[in-house]
This record gives sequence, structure tokens and C-alpha cells, in this order.
Amino acid sequence: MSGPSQGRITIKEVAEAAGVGVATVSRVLSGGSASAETREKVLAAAARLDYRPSALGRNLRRRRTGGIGLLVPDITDSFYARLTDGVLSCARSYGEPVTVGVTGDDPEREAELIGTLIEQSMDRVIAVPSGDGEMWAPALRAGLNVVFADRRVRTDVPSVVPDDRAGVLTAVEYLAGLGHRKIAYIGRHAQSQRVAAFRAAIASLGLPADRDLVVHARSSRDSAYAAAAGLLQHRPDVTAVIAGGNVLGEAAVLAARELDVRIPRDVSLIMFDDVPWAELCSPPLTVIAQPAQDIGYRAAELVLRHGRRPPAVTLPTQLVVRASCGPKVSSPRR
Amino acid sequence: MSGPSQGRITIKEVAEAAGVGVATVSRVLSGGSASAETREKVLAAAARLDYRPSALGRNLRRRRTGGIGLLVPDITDSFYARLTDGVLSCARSYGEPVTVGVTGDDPEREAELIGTLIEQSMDRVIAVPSGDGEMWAPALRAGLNVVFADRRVRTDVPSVVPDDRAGVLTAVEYLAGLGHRKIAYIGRHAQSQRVAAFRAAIASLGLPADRDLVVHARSSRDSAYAAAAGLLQHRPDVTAVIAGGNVLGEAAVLAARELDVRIPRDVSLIMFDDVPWAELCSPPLTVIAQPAQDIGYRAAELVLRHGRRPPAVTLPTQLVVRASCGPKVSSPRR
DNA sequence: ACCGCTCATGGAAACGATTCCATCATGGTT
DNA sequence: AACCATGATGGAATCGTTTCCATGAGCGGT
Repeated sequence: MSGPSQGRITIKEVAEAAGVGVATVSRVLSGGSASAETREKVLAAAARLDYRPSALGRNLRRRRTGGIGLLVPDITDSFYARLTDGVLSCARSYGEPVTVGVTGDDPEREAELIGTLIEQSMDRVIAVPSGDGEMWAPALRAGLNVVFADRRVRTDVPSVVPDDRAGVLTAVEYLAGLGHRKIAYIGRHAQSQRVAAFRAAIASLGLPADRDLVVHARSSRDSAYAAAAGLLQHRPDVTAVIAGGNVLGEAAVLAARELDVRIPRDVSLIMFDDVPWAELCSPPLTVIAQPAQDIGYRAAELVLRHGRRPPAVTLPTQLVVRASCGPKVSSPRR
Repeated sequence: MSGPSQGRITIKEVAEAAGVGVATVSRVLSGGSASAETREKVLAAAARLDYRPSALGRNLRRRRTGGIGLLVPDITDSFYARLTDGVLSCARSYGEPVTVGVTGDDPEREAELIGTLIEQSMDRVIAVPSGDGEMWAPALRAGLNVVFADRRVRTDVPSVVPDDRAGVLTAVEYLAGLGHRKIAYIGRHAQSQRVAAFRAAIASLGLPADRDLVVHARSSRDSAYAAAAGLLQHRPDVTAVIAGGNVLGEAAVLAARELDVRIPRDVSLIMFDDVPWAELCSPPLTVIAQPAQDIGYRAAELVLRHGRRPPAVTLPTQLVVRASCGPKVSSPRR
């Protein structure tokens, strides 16, 4: 009865209780070879003492941390919440803990969080990168195992992204089919890829190109509202808008309501990202659904099985037609 | 030029580069006493080598992990996403990483996650407990620093919760004021506290008590829909329902729409938790707003400053009247 | 001039695990 | 009977940090 009854119990105490050496305990517990009898004794002792190996000790010796880091712009945004859910779901099946950080789409904050992560010896990270991803260069050189989600900003980092090009094209084609020619896009600052796809789609359909038809917002709700209201106010000639995310879409219907422009009579609206309330909205919103959860899950798979990794995974999007788009009005709204 | 140029650089190499001992480096970096000259040398060397102390080594020695663990039922639920955001926001100002786990309101999964957490040597945890919180007993005994959020299920654990009693009472009073007498409550399984408050409110206003007027759902959207649809179908006599959360509210308006019961003409609806889309909904939803982010922030404060901790913090809720409640219809709906 | 006090400093132990390596027993082969 | 191969086992080194303790220098007081 000499065991130190206080504090966490260690492998040493298990070894003592089982009457074997610490090396043997470690071997048995990590599936190494041992005689049936010894294995029995060790397992019994470990169970009796309710022994839990310390991840700290293990990781220090192994020189890597088990867990995975996840960096998202805004956990409050349903899209990133679902993406996070996907990551957590996959990580759970591997028993890996996930450390989450919020970047707010700010490269500086992102760099800071990367610092924290490598301080923690995390060697596997999933991130929705904020800027052009150049702050990742040092971490990459240091051997960090990174997978980008939702945005593909570096070709040397495996990425899991929605099929933006197809999604945007589908939306623009649908709108053009309804007769719209002045179509605007409201996006976040960081979505350069999607904006490029938008311009390409506009061009390919022979619609008038106009720089001012894409407006940007930062990741806050206020900024989104300002962008939407500004667009609706200053460009009475646009008859259809595409919102590049659910908070942008929300801001757009709010702004429209405030400015008394009716959807879809005055302007048609397509929102990226299908969220539960899109159906509850008045009018129900036509959306481009994105597989947020799958993106997270696949990204986690990629970062966990770090075999040879494909450079990029693209997941399909889907147009869900509801009631927020209508034929072009004959005369531009005043 | 003999430094091992591969892998992470350690305190030993910094010491060598600065021409001092490792103990001195450690002391300088953690704010201990040292001569100005030495401090200078060490700081210079550390900066030059871009040295980052390994949290692993530190934590092993200190026998505690810096980070904090966070357990929520469903990160996809806006309420818990905002709560998480609050926790992350507070933790960031302390430079503490946060490990997030999803319990799905399942005590078994929760116990499993607790195991992972203590394996990680996390000594500080914020949790939204699933059941009666009895699986926390061993962890508590082991000295884990736990704070409960959103639900108060044990008196021996500090908790940060919304003022459920006042919130429910406000909602019931408001509904009663509109003439409603058969008021139902749809809640999650785990919200025993709120259900008790509901019954108390009903009783205090002299309304008919009826066991069947509170129905429970599990944390999935499907379960929520089933519960709402069941209630609406089998109890044509209820003229007002209170939904105990935003996914329950969403399910209620969906079910109502499907069953062709109109809000608020046929039944009035009050939803717990104000979410951005409540205003966008048709009709805009009257809600009891809950300070989800504050709850998370305060819980994080509590768990980080583990001075003497108050047993419970209760944060106020607020009734936001929109358009989902109306006067009682004269005849029960068929 | 000596004593004792303070202060900076570096060596070494400790934290809890994994893993290399040496040791020893066993059993089969020549 | 001697020998080798095989496999189980435990001691000890190791990971990167913090912290205890001993050492030595500097210095003011008697």
C-alpha cells in the first residue's frame, strides 16, 4: 500500500502493480509482443488502477502531437460550423482531438494562430486560408502537414474545395435563362477564386462585363449588410444578385427588405450555401448547395492518412430552386 | 556551424548560441531574474534562431496542459456555435488553445470525450453536460477544473446559464396575456431545468397542467421535426407552442407549414434563442433571446481564472416580439 | 581584512511515456 | 552434448522543458 495515492497514476505504478518492467507494460498496451500470461497481468493491473497513458509523455517521446488543428474564419457561420462538424466527425473515428481557432479572415490573426499551433507541436492542420496563404510558407518548410479547405490558394498544399466554377456557372446560366443581363456578385474578400469564376461565366455567356458588379465584404455581418445595401442602392440597373455565402445572402434579403426592393419581383437572388432557414425565408431562397460537412470530413481524411496525397479534391455543388428568382422585369427598377 | 539544422530547434541550441546554460535561457524567457547583459544575449539568440518553446516539454514538466477543452452537443446549432465563439474569443486573449468535442447530447459519447481530454492532460474543461452529469464524478475527483455552460446539473460544478426561469415565465405570461391557455413546450431531452420552469410558470398562472403538453426531442433535426409534427397533429387543442431552441423552432415552423397550420393564426410560436434568420422567417419569429456568446465567454473566464469561483452565474434573457404570436382563436383548430 | 548576504548562473533531476539494446530462458538442430 | 535461433523481458536513454540546488562572484558592514 505504498503507492502514491495522489495525482495521476503512471506507467511505472502499473508496472509495479503487475510485477513487470515499464517497458513490458508499454509494449503490451501498444500491441507489441508479450506472453499471454504477462499480457493478462498487465491488462488486469491497468484496468484495476484505471490507468490512462499520458498523451504528453507519449508525444514528447514521439516528437509529434496526435491532435489536429483547425482554422476557420468564423465558427458562427453555418457553413464553417458544418465544415467543422465534418472534421470533428472524422477525427473522432480516429480518436484524435481537434483544436479549433477562429481567424476572422485576418491574415495576421491567422499567422498568430499558426504560431500557437506549432508551439503545441501540432503537425497536422486543416485551414480555411485567409489571404494568399503566404504566411504558411515557414510552417510548410518546417514539415507541417497542412490541408486547405474551402479555398485553394496554393498549389503546393492539398485542398478540398467545392466546385466553385460549376456552381457559379450554374447560377449565372440559370439567371441568364430568366432573362437577366446585369448580374452582380457579393463575396467575401478572400474568395478570389469564386470571383474569377463569376467573371468567366459572365464572359462566356456574352453578358456585359462590369467591374463594379462584384462587391466585397469582410467577414462581419455589418460589413455584409453594408455591401449589400450599397449595391442595391447605387446600382438600380442590376436585376439579379448572387450572394457568395449564407451571411451575405442573409444581409441581401435584409437590405432588400429595408430598401423596399422586392424579391424576386424587383431583383432575383441566388445564395451560395444551403442552410435550413433558406426554406423558411420569405421568399424561400434559391441556393447553390455546398457540401460543407463533406469538405471538412474529406479534409480530415486527407490530413490523417498522410499517404501520397492528391493535390486537390473538388466536391460538387447543386442548384436548389425555390422562389427567390423570377424573370427579368421589363424596365429597370428606379 | 555544428547545430543540427534539421527538426525543431530546442532550448539547448539557444543556450549554446547565446553562450549560456539552458536554465538561464528558460529563466529569461519566462520572466525570471537575469542580468541585463545576459537577457540581451539570450533574447537575441532566440530571435535569430526563431525559437519556439515546445508546449509539450513545458506541460510535461509542469504536469498540466495549458489548453482548455470544450464539449458541446452540436456545433452546427447556432446557439452552441455562438457559445463556442465566446469561449474561443476569451481563450485567445489568454493565448490558450481550445480543443472542441461534440457530444450529440449522448452521455456515453460525452464520457468517451472526457476520457480523451484527461488523456491529453487537459485540466480545464467547459462543457454543456448531456445527462445528469454523473459521468463527471471521477474527473472531478481527479481534480479536473470543470465549468458547466447552458445547463446546471450539479451543484458542485460552477455553471454559467441563461435565466431559464425568467425566460420561460416571460414567454408563458406573454402568451397567456394573448388569451392562450393550452400552451405546449418542445424541448431537448437534456433541458430538465427549463421544463421544470415551464411547469412552474403554467402553474403560477393557473393554467391547466397537462403532462402531454411538454414533448421531447433528441438533438437531431429529424427528431425535432418528428416531435413538432406529432404535437401539432395530435393536440389540435393547443393554441401556442414554445420551442426550446432554434432547431426546435425551425422544425416547428416547418411542421406547421407542412400540416397547413398557420402561424400565428392557428397557433402562436415563441422560440428560445434569437438567430439572424428569425427576422427573415415568414412570419418573423417572436423569440426569447439568449446571450450565447456571453455564456461562453463568461464560462471561459471562470475556468481560466480559477480563483474562488462563484457557484453559478445567471445571464438575462430577453423577449423580442415579432410576428409569430397572435390572440387565441375563438374555437380550437380542427 | 574578514564575514555573511545577495544575486546571477549552470548542472542535473524530474516529468511520463517509447524504444533500443543487452540479457536470459527455451527449444530445436547438428 | 553443445550450439544457435527465437522470443520475452527489463534497464536505461531519450524527448524538451522547468526548477532545485550548489557554486562563485560582488559587496557592504563590522
